Amino acid sequence: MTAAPGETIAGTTAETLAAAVPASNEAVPALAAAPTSAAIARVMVDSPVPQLDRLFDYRVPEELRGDIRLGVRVRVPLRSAGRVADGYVVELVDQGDYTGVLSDVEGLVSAVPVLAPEVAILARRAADRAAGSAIDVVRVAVPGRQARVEKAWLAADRPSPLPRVTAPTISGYAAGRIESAVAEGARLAVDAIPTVTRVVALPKAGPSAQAGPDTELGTELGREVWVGHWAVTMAAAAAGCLAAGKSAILAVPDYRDQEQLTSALEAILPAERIVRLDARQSNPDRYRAFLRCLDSGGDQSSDALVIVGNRSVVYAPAANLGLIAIWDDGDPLHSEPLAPYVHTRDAALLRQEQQGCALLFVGHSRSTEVERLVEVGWVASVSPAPLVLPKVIPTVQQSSTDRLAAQARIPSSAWSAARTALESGPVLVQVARPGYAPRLACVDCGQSARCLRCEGPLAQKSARSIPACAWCGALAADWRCENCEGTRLRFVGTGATRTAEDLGRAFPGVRVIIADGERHIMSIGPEPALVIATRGAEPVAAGGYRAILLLDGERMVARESLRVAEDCLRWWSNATALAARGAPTYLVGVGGALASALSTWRHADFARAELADRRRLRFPPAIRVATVTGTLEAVATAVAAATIPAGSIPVADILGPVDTGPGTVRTIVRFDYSAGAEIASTLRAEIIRSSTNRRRAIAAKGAGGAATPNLRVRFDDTEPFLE
DNA sequence: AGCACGCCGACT
DNA sequence: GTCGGCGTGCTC
Repeated sequence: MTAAPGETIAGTTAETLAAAVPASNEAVPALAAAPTSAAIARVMVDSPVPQLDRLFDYRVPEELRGDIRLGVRVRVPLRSAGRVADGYVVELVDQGDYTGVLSDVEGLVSAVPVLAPEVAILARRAADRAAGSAIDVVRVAVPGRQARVEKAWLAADRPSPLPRVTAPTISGYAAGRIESAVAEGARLAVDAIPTVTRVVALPKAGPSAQAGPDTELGTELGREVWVGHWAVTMAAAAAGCLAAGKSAILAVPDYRDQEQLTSALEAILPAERIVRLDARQSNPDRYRAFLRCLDSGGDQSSDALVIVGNRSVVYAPAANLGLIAIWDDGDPLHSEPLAPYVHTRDAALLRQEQQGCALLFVGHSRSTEVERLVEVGWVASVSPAPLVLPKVIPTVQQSSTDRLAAQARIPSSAWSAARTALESGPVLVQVARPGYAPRLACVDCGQSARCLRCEGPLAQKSARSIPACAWCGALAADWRCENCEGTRLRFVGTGATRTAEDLGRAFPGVRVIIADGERHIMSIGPEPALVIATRGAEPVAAGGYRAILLLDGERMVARESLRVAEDCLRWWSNATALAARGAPTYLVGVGGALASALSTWRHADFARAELADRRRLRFPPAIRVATVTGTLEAVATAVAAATIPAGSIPVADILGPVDTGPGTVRTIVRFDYSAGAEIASTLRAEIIRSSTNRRRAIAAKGAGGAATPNLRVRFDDTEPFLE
């Protein structure tokens, strides 16, 4: 089965825009580009106002002809608004289609062409799909200018070709399967191999920066690091891409994944070939890295780079792009919190189509979104060959005979496995929550304790600390129960710190390590230790953990979200993959489909069943949704406009409206993927229309202060769907 | 956003 | 007679 990409995936067509700019993968050398002789610059204006989300034509004055290139930042007048705005030159033409009198480009902000043509197209398409502004996407894509960094970059000479790249073979899959997919620009969902691997990350490249992962040379000069096998797979795929002269973009959800991936890359690639581009960098570092990416845009295939970073890295400039690979696309960190909320996965799908590069979704578990793409035939599924199955043992909670085991909520079978494993190496215990006691309650009446100031829940960070509010941080020193006037508190639930304390007592003499959101521990050695980690914060152990205990499963499953099952399986799978070969993982207190999905390691089957459920309920991602919020009137008009189909088949249904505040409502529109483009453009038109009327609404609401638009639209947000 | 254009009440 | 109220519309 083949899906029509425009309808099934992107929901937009970019033909009109694509025709106006250089074709995809055509060389757009950063500095080699000839300055324009063109008379007219078409500019994307940097303004949050939706009605300015289109190109404006400006005359290029003679004195700027030598500087204005495609992608440079300029200052342009908006005369009717009586001000100058920043913008990007997106097209250069001799003849514009605007018939009125043109203003002049007022000045050049910088000579660096920061908005690569392929990124401008991508921003437009991504914005169209999300009923948002292209400039909002560009703000995510292009880091802020740093004048000093830019000056250094412009002054630097970049003559010598980068060191050569030799790609290692990708092991653990059918021979050549992933390599050929990368070469052909195919789209794959790759089941990662659930083990850890040792790599030798080379230090800053010497003249002979070319060594395999296990060479003696590497061992002597390099740093030995254990990483998830997925990182080695992704790095090897990227190296293959580079060897073929094309750049690769690798997107990971967070810094700990990035650390592993970088180590895997450093083991097989010269340092000059690797660019890190992520949100944790300082502004100058980030801009410096971004400018390095621009250097890879030349027609010199020897300039190809691998660009590693978090979600916004999918927009990195890379004209000769051969691969986008996304690790763990189900992680919520891949979801962009800034308008128009374009998910990394969706941006990558659009970019893959646009530039014809390969696209890999690599993960231990499978998101329902990727499963849908597999089912419609847009993405092919690849599993390890031979299969690698971790040893997972689900244990329904049972009262342990051992008092200490019971205290630590651990069934006896898991308890004795942990005891044995601790003789030879580290044991991982995954818990749901950080701190000591995540909640507190009144001893006398049992009601959960609330902050006297803000009504937030009270929690305790360590055994001896004073209880404090989880929301406002206020110490609850003089707490008194609102219900019964009681003054004594008791613990409810167990956090990582308390689990660590309990286990430390049970295994005297064993080193206990806590890893959570505050205590960042990336990796640990092979020595025996009890590692208590909150989900997602598990360090990688050298050689893998000798046993893994997944506690608090019941609590995790109880979370209210459409994605609970998917999320739990993802958390557990990612931890399970840190086990040594053959080492047991105990899933405590959870049975049923989730437990069997983890123990059989049949993630595709689980995702298929999950997606089938969503299809039955018409929940995302089986269908798409648009959350429309704003004033009653604006929402009603917009929803009506969006759901009257131009054709005759009703493709959308409506949930709501529900009140979300004084005079504001929320309505959810559900529709098939095939209706996405039309609904997005209709809603976009409504946003623009209502934006011109906004003063009326604000005046009606009185001096509210915050300038809330009276219509907001967000696509594919699953938050409102609770089961 | 910000500014100009435009059509109705109390002022020198 | 007109100064200015802010509703409406536009920004190349």
